[in-house]
Amino acid sequence: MMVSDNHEDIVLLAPEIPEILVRRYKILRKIYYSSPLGRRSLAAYFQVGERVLRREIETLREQGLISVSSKGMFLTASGKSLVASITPFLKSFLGLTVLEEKLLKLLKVKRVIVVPGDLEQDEVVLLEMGRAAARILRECLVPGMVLAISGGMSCAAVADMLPEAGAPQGITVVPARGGLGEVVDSQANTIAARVAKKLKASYRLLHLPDSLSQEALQVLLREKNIKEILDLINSARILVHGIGTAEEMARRRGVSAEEMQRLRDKGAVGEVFGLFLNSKGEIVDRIPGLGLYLENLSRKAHHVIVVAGGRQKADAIVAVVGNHQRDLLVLDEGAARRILEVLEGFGGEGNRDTIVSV
Amino acid sequence: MMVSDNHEDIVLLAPEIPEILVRRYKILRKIYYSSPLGRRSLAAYFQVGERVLRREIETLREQGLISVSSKGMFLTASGKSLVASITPFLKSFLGLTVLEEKLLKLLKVKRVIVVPGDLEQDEVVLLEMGRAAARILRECLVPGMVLAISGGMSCAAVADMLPEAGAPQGITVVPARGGLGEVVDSQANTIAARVAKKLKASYRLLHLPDSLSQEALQVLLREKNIKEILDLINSARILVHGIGTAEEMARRRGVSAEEMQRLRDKGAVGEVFGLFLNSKGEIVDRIPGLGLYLENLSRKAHHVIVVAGGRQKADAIVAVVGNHQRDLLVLDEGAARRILEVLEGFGGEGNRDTIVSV
DNA sequence: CAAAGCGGGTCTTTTTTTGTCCCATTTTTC
DNA sequence: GAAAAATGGGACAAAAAAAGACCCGCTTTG
Repeated sequence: MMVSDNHEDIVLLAPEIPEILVRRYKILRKIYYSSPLGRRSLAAYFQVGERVLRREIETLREQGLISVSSKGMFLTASGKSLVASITPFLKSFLGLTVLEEKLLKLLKVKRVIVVPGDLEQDEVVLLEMGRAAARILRECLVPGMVLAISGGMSCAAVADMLPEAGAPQGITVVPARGGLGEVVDSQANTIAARVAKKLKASYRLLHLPDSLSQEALQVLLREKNIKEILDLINSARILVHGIGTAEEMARRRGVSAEEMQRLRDKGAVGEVFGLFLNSKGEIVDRIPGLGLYLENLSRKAHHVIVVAGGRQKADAIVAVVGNHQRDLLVLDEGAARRILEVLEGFGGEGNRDTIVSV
Repeated sequence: MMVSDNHEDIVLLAPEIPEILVRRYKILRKIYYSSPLGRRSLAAYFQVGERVLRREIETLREQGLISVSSKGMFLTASGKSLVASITPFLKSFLGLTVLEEKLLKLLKVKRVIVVPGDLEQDEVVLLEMGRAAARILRECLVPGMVLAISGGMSCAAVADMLPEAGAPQGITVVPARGGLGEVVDSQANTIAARVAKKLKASYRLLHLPDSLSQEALQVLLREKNIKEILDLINSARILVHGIGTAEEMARRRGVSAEEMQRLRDKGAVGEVFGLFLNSKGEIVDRIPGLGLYLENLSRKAHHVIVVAGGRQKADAIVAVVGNHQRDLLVLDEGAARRILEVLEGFGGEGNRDTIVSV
């Protein structure tokens, strides 16, 4: 830690600078993803007064970073290029780069990317994470491979942000698991199809009714079509998946209160494509259904891209990932900082005031 | 110019940052050189209201950079280390590093150092320049060499800031010229003696009465003592000198109005150890006296360290230095920026508003 | 064509900043 | 050792900046 870092000096001399930079960066980023966007909408989004946001807008416009029209606000060319070029700097300035390195060592994974901001407070962070994950995904693609992707908002964002540029030939995209009852936009099937379209790849889907009995599943397994697609799923070389917390599952899908309590009793803290894990990463329960088997993941998968954000997900993330050299993590700042707290033993919620978060 | 520079992005996103940093840096630097220093004295120094300075002081104290006692304010250890470590960053941030490179090429000298700030507005800049020059001087020292140094405030600052640490053996310090009537602290003789003391070197002085006639000088030249020291001066391997403007000469020494007019008519813009130069660097007049001959400077001197600051000196500096690979320049930001304006043809005073100067 | 959303203007209120003192104390100076 | 000067800190009113809360005319959108 003898590396002399200018950033610390600057913050020491002018502690208000991180706040200023982060505030304006957030605004630019939001406009970037949501333009055209009005002044009032933006103020409501960040939950600040209309007038205070207006002042920021004025300076940003004076700097030529945004343009305003009757439709709303846009980023100028200069604004777009600034957002792009200042992001790596901000990451370093806010200590996210060292955070990435720490998590890399602590979790023993292949790669960690931390996106500035907290998903829980700023929704566009989801898109940023999706973009980052999409970039990594592209790097991992090899002709002829099978790519499995799970459901959830995070993976939907990956699909959204994936550019339509050309990709290696002969790729097949499949859902990691047959239909888990979600809204259609974040169902694994929908996402797999969208990803396939972006990559100009083929895809196979696995549509299943929700909440099937074990018997029904056994019957379905004997169907040739289903057997085929299941084999395909289990031969995936890349898996992209999000992470659910137990609470989230209960809320989003129709898990009853009693079932929820049973899960908690078993120690379930996180969920990945239908499997509930306890804090040690052991499977304690599963949603009935068909899809990826964990054993095959270990044997076949070369890359597992995990996308998750929000402070609340920290425990689940720790439970799910780690100790796998195949894992690539895309986190947001909120989750990443919280993970570090957890792993370093600071279980509490404190010590957050000194950190200026995006 | 395709080098992506974070600094420009930061300034684009938050144009108030340079002001903040520079303001606080100036305060810390002044306290560093003048502590203990009271709140009112400091406010008077920077010509700002007592209350506005107080607010800066409060934040600096909250940051643990300064401590206040009944004697006045001091830098804490943290404050001192900050000033030291943030200076190179600030130079880069304010564009002084690229300024140095530009001047290096334009003036074709060996080295250029630009110190943040303007001597005309902030006197401690003189000390900073002195320190920078002193550091360079130490690098140039070789055992047994003769070091000549001129008079003036700048060279006095060099002597002040020279650390007393050990130096090569057998060095002899001499004044570049025999007594030009100045206050004793900035006379070449005094400075030479002080430098010698700091370097633990020997020294020879050349005390002469002011305003001698040519005849008297000729007589003195035949004196063995004087001849000896003159030979010593003209064998100097290093010369440290400041630069005077014509106006300054007139003010500081007793040059009459008519004489001043005559100098101006001859095109004199700068003065170095008694020689008046026009804008082309040609000698147009000289103050009667004994000392260094310019021819010997070209033949013998390996290093000529020129120390000058303040926007007003720009023209004089351009006239005096340049095209000598032996020259090492120590400037302040005010002079340096002005020199660039002059050399690039922007003769006017404009375009200063966008630049935040220390 | 109407409703919603947009930027921009403008008013008052609130907060922050600044100017201007005074005071008790310490430090310096003579 | 006394007087003078300088120190930090407190206090308060004035000024300025920021923020809140509107309205208005316009464009866009459904």
